[in-house]
Amino acid sequence: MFTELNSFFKNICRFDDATLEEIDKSFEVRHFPKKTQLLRQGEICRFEGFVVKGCLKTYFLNEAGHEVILTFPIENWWVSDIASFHEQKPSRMFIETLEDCTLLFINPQEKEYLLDRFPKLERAYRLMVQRHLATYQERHYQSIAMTAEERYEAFLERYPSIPHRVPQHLIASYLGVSPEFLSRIRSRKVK
Amino acid sequence: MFTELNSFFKNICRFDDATLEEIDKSFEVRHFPKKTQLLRQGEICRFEGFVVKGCLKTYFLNEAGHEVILTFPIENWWVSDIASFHEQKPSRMFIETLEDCTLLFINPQEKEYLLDRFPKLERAYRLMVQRHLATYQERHYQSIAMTAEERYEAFLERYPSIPHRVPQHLIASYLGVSPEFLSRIRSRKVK
DNA sequence: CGCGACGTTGATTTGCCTCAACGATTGTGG
DNA sequence: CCACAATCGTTGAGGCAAATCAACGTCGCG
Repeated sequence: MFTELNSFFKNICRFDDATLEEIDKSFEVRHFPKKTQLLRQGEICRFEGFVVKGCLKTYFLNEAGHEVILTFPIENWWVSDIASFHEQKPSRMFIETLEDCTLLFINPQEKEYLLDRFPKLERAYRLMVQRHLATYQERHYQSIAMTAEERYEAFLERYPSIPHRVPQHLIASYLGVSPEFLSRIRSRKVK
Repeated sequence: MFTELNSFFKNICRFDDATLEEIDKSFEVRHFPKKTQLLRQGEICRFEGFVVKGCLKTYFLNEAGHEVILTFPIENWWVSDIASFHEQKPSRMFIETLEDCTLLFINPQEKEYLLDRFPKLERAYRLMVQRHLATYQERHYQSIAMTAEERYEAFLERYPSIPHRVPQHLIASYLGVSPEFLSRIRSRKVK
């Protein structure tokens, strides 16, 4: 029984326990050691993963070959390239574990089957996508309306646990600044 | 009969004509003159609008009181604050017409009713949200990985019709640069 | 006509990047 | 268990992209 995943669906759709158990059957528990690549640019994303334990990064490579971090999925978040997964087209994204991870994987066929069998699930997935959307909207606003220093403050407030788990230069990439500059921001703050 | 809206649903769900007509009944045709505010910061968004005709802007205000443009919804796009609409919580967003507009509005209760009656519609809406998500993801990447000039080129390519319809300083705001700087980019290009 | 909205141009400033050098810490093979 | 490499964070110097401030020309419109 996948307690955390059940909670996710239960909160949204009020399924009974028997249904939740049925849903569980479409997911597969997968363990990945740190630094495993789950998706590479050019591949088609064949999973949606629910993070039971661990921390990952999703990122693009820019022309200079540098990582541009999009998200740090952690416990109780979903990780996938949603567009690639649904349209079965090549992804531009990389997904990689930063820690040893336990994920619940579902593949496109199983998801199709689930949605067919439990149409109410569409709602849960729509909400999942909506949350991702709200996240990106907020970050877009921040990237235009706030300085790097303010974005860093906002990040600390919203994801207090991540700075302890993730190297600083990856956080710099997430914030859209150079590692050197994030270091300077932090040293200014100490005063 | 709302031809464009029907196409949107039909492409995704293959409804028959009788069903499409049923769906139409939940939408209301609304006309708005230019410069009408449909949503203000602090209000709860009570509509999802399908743009039949016209052009709008969605934006935030930053601390300095300047507009930060998020999108320019035009024909065959949806306009709403999705998060505010679904969770019935106050929005941080403004929505305003830039031209005289014809929209098809649906309110939360009607949408609830529709989804209850035609669960397959959940899929259409999920896809709508996914498209918005993909858009924001792309813009986020652009804002970090590309210069203002490259973003402007990408904008022209993707939305060739908008520059003719929208004042230049709003496009600057959309791109995240000052009006002066967009002017300089354009003058450099002429050479 | 006169006003406001809009776009352009110049001068100056600033936020952030790049390059480079240097400690500190962690990891790994011998 | 040590030696050495790799990874990571910090600091300094210099440079560039883009913001800000200010002035001015143009157009549409009441």
